[in-house]
Amino acid sequence: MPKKVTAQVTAQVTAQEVADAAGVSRAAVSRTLSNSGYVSAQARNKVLQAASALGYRVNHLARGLNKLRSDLVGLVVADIDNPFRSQQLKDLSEALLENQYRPLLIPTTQGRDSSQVIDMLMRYSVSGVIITSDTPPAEIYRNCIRHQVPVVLINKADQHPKVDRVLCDNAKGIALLADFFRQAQCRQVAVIATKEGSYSIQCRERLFVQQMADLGIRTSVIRAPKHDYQGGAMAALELLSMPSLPDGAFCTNDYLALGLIDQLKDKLSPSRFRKIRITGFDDIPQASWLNYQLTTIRQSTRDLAAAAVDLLKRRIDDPDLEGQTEIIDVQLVAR
Amino acid sequence: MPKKVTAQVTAQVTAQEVADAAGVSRAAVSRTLSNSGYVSAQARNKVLQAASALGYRVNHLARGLNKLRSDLVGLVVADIDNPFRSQQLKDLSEALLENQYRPLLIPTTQGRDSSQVIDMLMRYSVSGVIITSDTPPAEIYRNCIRHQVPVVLINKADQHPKVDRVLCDNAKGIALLADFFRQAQCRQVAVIATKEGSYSIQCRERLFVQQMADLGIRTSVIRAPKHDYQGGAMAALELLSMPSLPDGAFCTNDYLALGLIDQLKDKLSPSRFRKIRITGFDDIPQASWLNYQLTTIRQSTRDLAAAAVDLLKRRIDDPDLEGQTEIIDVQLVAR
DNA sequence: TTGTAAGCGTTATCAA
DNA sequence: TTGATAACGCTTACAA
Repeated sequence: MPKKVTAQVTAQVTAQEVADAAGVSRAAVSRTLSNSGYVSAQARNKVLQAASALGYRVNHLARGLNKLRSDLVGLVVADIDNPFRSQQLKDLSEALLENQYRPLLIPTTQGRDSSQVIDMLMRYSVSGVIITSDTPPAEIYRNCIRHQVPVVLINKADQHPKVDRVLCDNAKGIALLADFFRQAQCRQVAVIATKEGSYSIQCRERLFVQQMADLGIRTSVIRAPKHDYQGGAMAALELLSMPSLPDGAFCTNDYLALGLIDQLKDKLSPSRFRKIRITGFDDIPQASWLNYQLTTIRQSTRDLAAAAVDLLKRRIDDPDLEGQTEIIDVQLVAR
Repeated sequence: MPKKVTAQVTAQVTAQEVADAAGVSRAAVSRTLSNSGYVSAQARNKVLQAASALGYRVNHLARGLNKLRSDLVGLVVADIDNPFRSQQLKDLSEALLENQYRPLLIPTTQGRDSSQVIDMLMRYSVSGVIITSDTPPAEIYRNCIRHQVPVVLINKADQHPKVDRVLCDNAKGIALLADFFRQAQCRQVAVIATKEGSYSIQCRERLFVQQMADLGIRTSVIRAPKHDYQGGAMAALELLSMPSLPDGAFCTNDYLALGLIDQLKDKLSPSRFRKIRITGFDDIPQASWLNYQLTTIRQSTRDLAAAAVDLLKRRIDDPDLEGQTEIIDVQLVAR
């Protein structure tokens, strides 16, 4: 009599116990709870009832082991503290949860060896990976692909036939900003970029300089050491030392703009400060703060997250899909 | 001939393959790689060599299934976008990684049913849970304890004989601030708290009011609708409508202070603004920005994270430990 | 439509 | 010190 009602110490309810309670086989329980295969309505009901009565929860470790794929999704993120990134992280993790995936958070720093990251991902048989990290993620996604793990890149230049990408519409955003500077009748606009820019930063700098040239507006590029508040503040000092003060400043992201604004306000009289039109990109929460009132380009991190998870899901269902690129719409927020 | 060298499709290397290559049993491989049980130096070396040659990685799903405990740790966080929280999240996830745990990120919102959270945690046999969420986490941690899952609470009031807590030293911080206002010879200090405060907010409000009373300084409490920038801005309006303008304002956290400052600067002349001493609590990055230069109390999120993970580790090793409370030191940052 | 049984990759037990 | 072997809890052919 192979009746094995091992009363677990951990009070962990197993599919077998549910099966026993419902008077069906363990297989029927599995079929019911994973919505696969044939189950009669009657059996189904009995299972569902027994399951909820016993407080049964599918063990995802076991399921993952069996299917060779867990529903964990690696979330490779750098610079978590950075207003734009933390927004993104929030929306991404929520989008994953809504789609029955679970975010396995992997913070990366410049220093950390990327092979460790790959290791972690593989050890958990993640069913996908979303990368927003700035560090060249090539090594990471190549390895993922070797292991048949779907990858989605967010705001990255890298192209690969088997990875999907989500990009915000930098071209449209820059066009809107260029038009803004044109309407404001600016003559000379400083472009605040960074020494080692991320894809977005570089792309925006290039597009902007080009468009301004088309409009016959002069630009001069200032490269801050880092793309954050301090970087913006330092760029401001450089801007102030220019032979003639520009009447416009385009910061390749909002974070830079905040530092720039504060530094300029600190060093210039209110009237001279007001003569400089400043814009950013991203529309982080701070851009709307009273002290900044920054004109910028909004890219919805929610849409971004939704698109990323959607692409991931599609590729999980069909791993042989061609790599797609989804462009997220942007709007001008004039303040 | 039970030779089973199933060349995996996914190129997933198994312990069996390593064992075969090393000419030992699967058990020996396991013992070597988990540092448990007896293995001769010779066998050990052969295993290690074969493992690295084949690129073997322990399957943590299988390990977790077997041990009834994964090395995943639930990170229950609310309000990810919020400068202080995202710092905390960053440091926590890094601390977990350093200790060979993996953060399973679980964002919570006021609305979300906490039973879903518990579900997720249980389904993955997490070996612990760290909660920083503001929503009353009682239901979550009670369930965790029922399932023998160690819990660490960060900056939460809740007491329970089996959960550990990490708290920042609010009492010391408030004492430092009280002294600051005394030295500045303030007569009337506004206290900016919130309607439904988190533990920290409430605790700070109470302590501060009490200490100021001891020093004979008048206080009046203003409750903002939310503890964020907007909340601070709204509190400022209320402050401005007071019969006599206070000469000090203590914000129960920095985030509120930023909104307060901006709103006051906007509505008051520079000279009148300067007459009000403003302080915050937490020392978020923005506190040091040029526009704010906020005097505040620094609590190190790194220390906090380190303490939390340490407590967790200890309790995982010995689940029957009494609940401990670790207090994190704070300093005054005068700006 | 159902149940049996064979894995999934580990670790733990126990006899050798 | 070693190596079978039995779990861990689930999914899924396959047979009934």
